[in-house]
Amino acid sequence: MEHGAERLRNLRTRLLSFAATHSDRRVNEELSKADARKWHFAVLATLDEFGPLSQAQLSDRTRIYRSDLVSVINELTDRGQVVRAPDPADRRRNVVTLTPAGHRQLARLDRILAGVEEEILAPLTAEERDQLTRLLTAMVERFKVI
Amino acid sequence: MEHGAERLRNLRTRLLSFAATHSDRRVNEELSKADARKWHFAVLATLDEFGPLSQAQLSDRTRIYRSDLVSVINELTDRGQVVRAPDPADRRRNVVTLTPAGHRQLARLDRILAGVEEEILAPLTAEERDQLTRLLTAMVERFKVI
DNA sequence: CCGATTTCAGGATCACTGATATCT
DNA sequence: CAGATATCAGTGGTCCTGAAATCG
Repeated sequence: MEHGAERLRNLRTRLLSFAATHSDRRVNEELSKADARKWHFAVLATLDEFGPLSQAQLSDRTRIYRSDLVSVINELTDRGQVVRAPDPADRRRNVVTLTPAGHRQLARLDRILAGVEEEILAPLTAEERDQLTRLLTAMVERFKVI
Repeated sequence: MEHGAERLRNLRTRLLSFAATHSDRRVNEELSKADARKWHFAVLATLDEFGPLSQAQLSDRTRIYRSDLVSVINELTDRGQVVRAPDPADRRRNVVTLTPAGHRQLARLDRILAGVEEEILAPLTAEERDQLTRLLTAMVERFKVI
C-alpha cells in the first residue's frame, strides 16, 4: 500500500510528467535556435512522410488541434517551408505542401532532435532505450483506443 | 539513421511528451472530481511525509515555483486542508501544517491516483511497470545534476 | 548592506472549447 | 439539411521571470 514516505517520488504519473517537462523544455530550447518549435517538426516530418495533406489530415496525424494548426501553418508559410493552397477538388480544404526550404529545415531539425534525445537518454543503455520506447509505445497505443 | 517514415512515431521525446499529456489529463480529470489538482496532492503528500514546512521548503520538495505555491496554499486553506501561520522563530516564514481534513483528503487523492495509475499502466506487466519506474527515475536523476 | 522569504504581476506556450463562415 | 473544413476568440493550467515588501 505504501502510505507515507516515498509516495510522491514513486508516483509514476508524476515521474512521467516530470521527465516530459524537462525533455520538452530542452527540445524547445534547442529548436528555438533554429527558429522552430516542436509543432514545426511534427508538421514538416508528417508532410515528408505522407506527401501533401489537408489541415484536417495534418491534425489527425500530428495530434495538433485544428484550431492551433492554423498559426503553425502560418509560421511555416512565413518561413517559406510549406505552401498552403486551396484544393481545387474540394474548396473547403487547403492543401499543405512541403517546399525545398522546408525539406532542408526538416533535416536541420532532425539533427537537433537527435542531439536532444541523446542528451535526455544519456543515463540509459541502448537496451534500456529500446525498452523505454517499447513501454511508452504500449501505453500510447492504449490511449488511442480509450 | 532512419530518415523518412516512422520518424515522428519513434521520436522518444515525442513519445514521452504524448504519454505524459494523456496521463496528466486523466490525473486532472479525476482529481477535479475531488475538488483538487495535482499540486494539491504534491503539497499534502509532502506535508504528510515531512511534517510542517515553510513555503520555500515546500517549493524545493514539490518543484512547484514559489510564486505559484501561494495560490495553491490559498486553495488548500480555503478547503481547510492546511493551515498557514507565521513562524514565530523566523517571521519571514510561514509554517504550513496539515489538518485532519487535509489528511482525509490525502487518503482520498491517494485512492484516486492509484486508480489512474492502474488505468495508465494497464497495458504493462508488473515487471514492465518496475522497468518504467527505473528508467524514468534514472532520467530524472540525471536532470537534477544538469 | 546582503540575503532569504512571501507575494504579486505578468509572459509564453499549450491543451481544449465554442462559434462562425464556407463549402460538399 | 447534415456534415466537414478552416478560422478566430477565448479559457485555464503550467512554467518561468521580475520586482516589491518584509524580515534575519
